[in-house]
Amino acid sequence: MSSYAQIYAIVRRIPYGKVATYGQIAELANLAGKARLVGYALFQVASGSDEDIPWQRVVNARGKISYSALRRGNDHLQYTLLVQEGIEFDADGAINLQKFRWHTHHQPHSETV
DNA sequence: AAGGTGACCCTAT
DNA sequence: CATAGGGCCACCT
Repeated sequence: MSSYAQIYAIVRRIPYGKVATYGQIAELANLAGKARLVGYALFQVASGSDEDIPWQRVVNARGKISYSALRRGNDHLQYTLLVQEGIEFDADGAINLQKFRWHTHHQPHSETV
């Protein structure tokens, strides 16, 4: 099974109204420390896919959407979709991860929650 | 084959 | 808060 398939499988588990970080997805997919791969995998999904993957629910470790010209507007679409799910952004455009982060039962590292 | 790039992340300044 | 540097690895010249 490719790493990407594993990544997609994890992302599909993120529940409506919750978000996860790239690093978190990487850990759950047995790719700890390789968060860039998650971003790369999701880039391919958003840019032409029929797969049913809630890619919008993945943000960076600071709780922000990763904007990039390469995304051609998908980054702004991500913001819109998240707001529609009831996720709130503060004045700096950041999500309160303590409140909206997706928690799983088998995370290797416990974090200050 | 080798170097640059990027939906990342962490620590230090 | 912003910037910089190091680490990560698949993809594209």
